[in-house]
Amino acid sequence: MAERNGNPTIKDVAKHCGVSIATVSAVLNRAAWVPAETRARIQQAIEQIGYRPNRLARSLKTRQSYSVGVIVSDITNPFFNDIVRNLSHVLYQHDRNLILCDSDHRFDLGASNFHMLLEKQVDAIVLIGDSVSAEELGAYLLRPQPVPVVAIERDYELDGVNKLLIDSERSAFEATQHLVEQGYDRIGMISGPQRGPGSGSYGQMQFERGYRRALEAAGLPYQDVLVAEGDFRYGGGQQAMRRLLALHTPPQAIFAANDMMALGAIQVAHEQRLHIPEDIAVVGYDDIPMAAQTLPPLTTLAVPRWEIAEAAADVLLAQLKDPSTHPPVRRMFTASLVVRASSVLPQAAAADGTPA
Amino acid sequence: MAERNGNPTIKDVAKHCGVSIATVSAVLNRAAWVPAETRARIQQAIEQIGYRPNRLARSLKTRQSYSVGVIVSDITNPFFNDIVRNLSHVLYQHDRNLILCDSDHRFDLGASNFHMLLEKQVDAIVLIGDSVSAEELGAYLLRPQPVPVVAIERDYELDGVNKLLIDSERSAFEATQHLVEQGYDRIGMISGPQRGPGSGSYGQMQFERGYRRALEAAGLPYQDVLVAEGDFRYGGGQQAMRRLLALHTPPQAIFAANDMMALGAIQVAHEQRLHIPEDIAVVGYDDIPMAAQTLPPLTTLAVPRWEIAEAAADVLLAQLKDPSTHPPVRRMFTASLVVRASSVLPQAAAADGTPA
DNA sequence: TGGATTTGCTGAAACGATTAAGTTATCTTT
DNA sequence: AAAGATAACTTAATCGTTTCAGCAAATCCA
Repeated sequence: MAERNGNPTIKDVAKHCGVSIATVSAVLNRAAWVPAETRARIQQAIEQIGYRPNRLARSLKTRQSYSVGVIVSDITNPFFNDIVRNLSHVLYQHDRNLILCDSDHRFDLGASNFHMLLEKQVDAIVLIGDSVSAEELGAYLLRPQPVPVVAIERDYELDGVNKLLIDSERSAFEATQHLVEQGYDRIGMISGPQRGPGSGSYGQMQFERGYRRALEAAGLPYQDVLVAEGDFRYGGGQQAMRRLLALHTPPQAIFAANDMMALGAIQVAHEQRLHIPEDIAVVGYDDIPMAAQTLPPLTTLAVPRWEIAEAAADVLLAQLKDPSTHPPVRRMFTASLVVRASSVLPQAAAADGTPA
Repeated sequence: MAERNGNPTIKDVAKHCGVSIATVSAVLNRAAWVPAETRARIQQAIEQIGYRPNRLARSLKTRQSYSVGVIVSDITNPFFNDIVRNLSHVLYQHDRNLILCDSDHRFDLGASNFHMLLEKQVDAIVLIGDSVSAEELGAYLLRPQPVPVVAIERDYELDGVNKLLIDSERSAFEATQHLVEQGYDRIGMISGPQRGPGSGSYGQMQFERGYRRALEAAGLPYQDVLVAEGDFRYGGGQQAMRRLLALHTPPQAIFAANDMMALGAIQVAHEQRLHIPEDIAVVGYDDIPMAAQTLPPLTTLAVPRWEIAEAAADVLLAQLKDPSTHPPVRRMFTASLVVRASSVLPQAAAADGTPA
């Protein structure tokens, strides 16, 4: 009666109801022609037998795997794993799964993952961070019918790939401008890594450009020594801060390229008995949950992560449905400044806070 | 000549070489009987056409999908995403992929993901944290031939599921004992959530048990008021710490159930002008990267995350190969105490540090 | 009443691989 | 030289679905 070996199949259901497998399939796919009575009978048999369709077989036939490949250069990065999380939720709502690969910042691994995903017939690919080299991706896109690809936080110079970027230049500009407005005129920056893993990620040069532009706009000089290289981690932020504070005339304000480094910088400031923001102001970037609760609370830029994940899913699904009418997009998202105590002098805050 | 529609298939390769698809398949699967000359000819055709096998089709036939389903209650949790990362690397080494679902602490989502994964014919399932209810999992395991399941950080009372646990009782015992040895006798604890999401995760009761046992062993009384409930986040640690410090006679030392809360607690201590560890000592749990670099560096317990991920993969692969000879395991991992400055009084450290 | 249409269903060919069971041609062995 | 073994393939079934073309019976229309 039942299956001899593995799970029950559509055949078992069909036999059990005395219909053909085509009819069962019609019920599964909600074909209109099946009368309610038959439909109910088959549904019941499905329940009873505990039948679940084999999606592999379905995918083979329909040429849609209903899974999306995701390659992320480091899932441990809070920004990236939040994106992955959001992405997984959005995709879930569209009955799709996410096959996750962590490329560990290595292009060889990334390339290998990329092809593995294609062999698994993913419907689309999402690249987060610096996971796949431009050459590899470029070569793939030359193929007759590549799957939709969206890159997050990486500005490939390739047509045919969707890019979702955060306007880091603008972010850096706003952060710096905010510090200028607060009256600081010696403003330093803790950047991300300038070369090696992570440096290919979109933000780096943009950050510096925005920072420079804001200084220029304020008539302040750009000074090389005020830019210290970090590694996006807490420890890197500390080291960079130590270098900056050791300068002959250290900066009075710091813009860090992410919150983790900003927190490291704050810790070093505390260590050296400096008060924030009186002695030195700090602005971060990311708005991680901790940022609101540190001492002092951290001024930072909030990135619209949910929107980015949603946009990624939207673009992919649209292109899957009809590639011809949905050309690749390049969308820029803007982070919004969240002003907290780490960059606003108490008296200034009071002056701003009370209506004139 | 080439494909008319999608990707080239094994048929295209066969036609191109004037052999049957069986021969091409034999080359792909490294069958011994194919002579070197033929093999080379076919390999070359594969290169030239750019053929890549369709793993979906392969899986359908071989009944091995070469993917492992992972459901995690919150990928944003640093402990969990590190496990996922490690798992993805171990699986990669065995030519397997990871289909990731984030259940967002919701059992309904978890259940839905669970079945979706099964329909996708995953070879095995990894459950991380509190992602799938015991009922759901139990019901599945009654089926004729369930896939191997390993649960990380969740002690299901079910045979047939592999459990990888961290000996939280022992960890809490060691942490508390360590504080006792440092001379503190009023030791408080910041626990995880006692009910609701997260409370089903293995550690909770165990933590308290270990804490209690260590107090007993030292002849110290257990006091309800010294245990404050947190939520595993920085902010929760701060709140718990504020409650503890507001006590009539506050604790002199704190064990927090994770590092994030410990850092929150430290911040509150600083805010109240308390010195660590002179006024109050703090021990965390997790050994996140930041812990080594905070002010002061945080004493904590390091969890063998890589080992756990490796064990998960090992168990799964072994059971896939031969289920009969590999009964479900329940393995306990132990965290190791990493002593840093947040719990050791300077003079004590000096006394310990200099040889007698 | 008789042809056209609709309703409800079935048969069989895909999808792209693997694989057991055949089929030659060539090489040993006696 | 006949029988058997081996090497180098091919044929065709199969995995579990979807889907299209077909088909009988019922219903409709004039």
